[in-house]
Amino acid sequence: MFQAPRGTADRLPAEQKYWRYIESKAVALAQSYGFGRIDSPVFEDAGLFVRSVGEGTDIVEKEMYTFEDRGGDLVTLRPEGTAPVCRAYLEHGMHNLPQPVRLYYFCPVFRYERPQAGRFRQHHQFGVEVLGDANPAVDAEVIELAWRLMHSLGLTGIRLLLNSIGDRESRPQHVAALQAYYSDHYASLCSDCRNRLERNPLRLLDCKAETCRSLGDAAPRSVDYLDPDSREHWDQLREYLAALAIPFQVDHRLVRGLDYYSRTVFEIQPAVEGGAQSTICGGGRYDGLMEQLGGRPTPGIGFGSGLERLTLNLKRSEVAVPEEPSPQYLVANVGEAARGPALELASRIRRAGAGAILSSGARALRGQMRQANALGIPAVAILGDDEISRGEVVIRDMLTSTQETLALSDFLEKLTASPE
RNA sequence: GCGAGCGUAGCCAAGAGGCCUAAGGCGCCUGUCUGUGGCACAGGAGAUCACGGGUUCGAAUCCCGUCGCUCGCCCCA
Repeated sequence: MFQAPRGTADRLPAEQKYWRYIESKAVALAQSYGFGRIDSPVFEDAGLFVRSVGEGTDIVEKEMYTFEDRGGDLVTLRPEGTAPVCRAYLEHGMHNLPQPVRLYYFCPVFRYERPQAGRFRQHHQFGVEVLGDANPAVDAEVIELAWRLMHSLGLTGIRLLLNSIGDRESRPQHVAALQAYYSDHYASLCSDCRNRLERNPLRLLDCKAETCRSLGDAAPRSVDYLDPDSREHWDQLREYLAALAIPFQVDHRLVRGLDYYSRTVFEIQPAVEGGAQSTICGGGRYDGLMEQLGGRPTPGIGFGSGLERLTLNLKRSEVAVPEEPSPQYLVANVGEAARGPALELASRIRRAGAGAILSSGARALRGQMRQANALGIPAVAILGDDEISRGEVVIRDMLTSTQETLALSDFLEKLTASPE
């Protein structure tokens, strides 16, 4: 037997209501901020991601699905959402549109990872990007959108973590300061951190080991290395967020794994954490990215949010999610002769706008009623030889257990008059 | 990529070397109820016990490998 590839999953009908729910909330919210939808290809030139995400990052080093196609082009299954949007901005000359350009997307994302709860090889993201405006008010707007999305979904008790990691000039200074600081405390570092010290010093801030943690509290902070403009940006952003009454926690340990981030970075996490994969939304500013991709300097900021993780949290916090709409009628039919008329009646009900399931007439009426009950269908239309010969139909209300016999024409007229 | 746990029908699950041609529950189908659901009762279908190899007279049960899931590391949504 075949099974779905590791780290991928089928999304069965029972799961769909969560996705529709998230999509409808996200779309409504994004539209209210003036965002337009963009869909980009599932695969891109491999160079796009190497250039944007960064050569030394885990994503590029060991997680990309990259392959040569039959024509010899090196292509990569999209490992994140921002770079393709920036590519599209440049390719279509969107700098000629009124700035900033606001785009949102839903897309599958591919990373060759070891699957776990909340972590897959194919997952799906909702994301937004604002391109062409460096003002911290835009940061505040984007963060507000993310924050409100979580709340409109019914996810409460979440926390917003915020940091500023400076720009390409200030970051190396911060890293150097970190290395100096941790070198002084080398003896009390855990073995992992001793290794990280050279390779990825920012990661030491994240270490869960007790001693490293307390060291992290006093470690050099990126916000103390900001250039004056970034400093100003940082101060204003916090003011704006306060004015919007969005509670945030400054987290000096928050560093993100994609190279293109500058200045603002943020994450949203559920308060009750289940496992390590708890971030449900992450993003930040990337003012240098467009240049990296060969465009003129264009600031940008955005976030991505994982639909699988959002769904996981909706279930964990038992949010009531609306059911998918189901048909109003089941058309039961008794006897071979009723099959044709039943097929026709079901079709007419649908054209009247109500939705109908044609029951399997191979079953006894009893079985067809059971089917209606099991499917939660509120009304059954019953057609048998008697009804057909008289041009009638029995309509049974499954909720009140009452039924009436109507002329077929009257029933259809009523339907059209009051479509659900 | 590294470390750990787990894997019995669609789902939950008993079982710990022969009593397993694998219990029970949910769900599905049928009947009791000749054209009327939910409840109850009865019956039925559905499992090469994840896959492959090994040990043994004998393996769902022990060993090894593979695959998958879960947890931690790493990283991220």
